Amino acid sequence: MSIQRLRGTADILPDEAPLWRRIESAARREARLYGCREIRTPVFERTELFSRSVGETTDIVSREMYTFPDRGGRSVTLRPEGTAPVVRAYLENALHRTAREARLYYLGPIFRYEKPQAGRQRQHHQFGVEAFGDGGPAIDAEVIELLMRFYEELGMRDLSLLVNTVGCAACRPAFNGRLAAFLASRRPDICEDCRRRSDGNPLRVFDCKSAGCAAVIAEAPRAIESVCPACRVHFDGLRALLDEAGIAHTVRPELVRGIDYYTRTAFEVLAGGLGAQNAVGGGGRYDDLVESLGGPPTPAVGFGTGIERIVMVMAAQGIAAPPPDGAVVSVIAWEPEGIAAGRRALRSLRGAGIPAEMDHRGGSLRSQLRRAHRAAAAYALLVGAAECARGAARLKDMRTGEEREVPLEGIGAAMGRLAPAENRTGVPGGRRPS
RNA sequence: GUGGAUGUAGCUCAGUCCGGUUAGAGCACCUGGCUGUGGCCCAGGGGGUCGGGGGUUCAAAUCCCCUCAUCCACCCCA
Repeated sequence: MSIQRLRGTADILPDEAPLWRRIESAARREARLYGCREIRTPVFERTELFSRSVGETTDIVSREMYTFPDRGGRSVTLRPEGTAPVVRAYLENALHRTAREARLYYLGPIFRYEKPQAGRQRQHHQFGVEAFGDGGPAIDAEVIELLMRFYEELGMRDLSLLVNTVGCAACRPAFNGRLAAFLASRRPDICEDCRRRSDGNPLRVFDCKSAGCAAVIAEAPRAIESVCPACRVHFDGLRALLDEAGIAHTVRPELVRGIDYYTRTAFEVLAGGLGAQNAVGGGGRYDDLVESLGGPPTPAVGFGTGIERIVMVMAAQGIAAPPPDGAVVSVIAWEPEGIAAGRRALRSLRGAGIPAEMDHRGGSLRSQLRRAHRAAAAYALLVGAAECARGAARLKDMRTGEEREVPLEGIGAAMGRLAPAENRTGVPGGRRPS
């Protein structure tokens, strides 16, 4: 084997692409239903966009970014998350001036230099939504509802939604201080990782899985009990709205996200079948980010969800993938007299919007029919010398085996009338007739 | 970055512990049986740097060392 794909990357092969398209079109449909418009930002940005927004001390910025100097000496970074570029584009193109409230969605690759494992790659893909300009809990609930509906549309089951509040600029510093002080007092009882965390981002200790730390953490002050009255009202409001929408959720006070810009609402959706990386999606509110990137004070809330992890959950839950792409009609000519007529039929079919193929290498009728069968074509068009001489061919239904003679003239239009449902790329009745 | 497991045909894997004739199976692929008819069956065929490099040995897929990759877990996240 010569050149291989880069570590942590994956090829999405023709057999898998239909499922990806289904997921992507569900994403676009849901986003549209909720009033979101698509935005496409570059896959690379100036490095400082991410260091300033995501946070210098986060794992993402401190050790996971694909950062390199370009030929002009600028430091550029492959986007390690979707929100900061959208905020940048929102400001740079003055979208906040044309509409007070903007709802945007994106779909595309994300890059993080991590060690791959189940559900974790160096390039993965996310569907994300960002809603700007509304600081109230109703929009948080709506964004979460969009996400849960999207999963539901794909047939995903047994998901758990975890919600938390991480406070705001007014109350978080004080809480962080109290937590840090508490952790300092218990420093001998906590693990090395947590000591490190208590210096950088003390909230992270709530994530620790070590048994020793769990006992300490149980006594630690909780953000949810320490936030300011405004944050409390927002969080209670969100929970009531989720209840109203019939969206089951669990309050998880230890839920913390690894990106610094979140304020107030933080949420995550967990699923089984993913291995240790059990989050399919997550997000939250980021009321200070737009302003910190140079815009006017603008509250915002959004989520990102990983397409690869959705694919994994769907596979684990046995959710059927769409049929593979393939030709609907296989044109077969096995005698010299039929070859040119076969090619004309091929053009006629394609002109009528019917996916059609013909094996130009030829071969016996038997072998070409076998190929058509394996390619799961719905029909075979047999252009034999005898029929060809009277301007006709035999149309064979591959599922039933029935054959009838059809005129070659206008074959595309005739097939279009015969099987209008097959005018698209899908093949009716599933694939692989047996 | 740390730890564990695994690398043999396009795919899934046997063979490795106990070194020994041309390295196997199933599936997939190609051809024929059926000279103008797919699926099932039968027969035949193509395909391999045994991840790479080095070492030990008369002899290495097999033993030793190094290296790379993949998977899984920690960490972190989608």
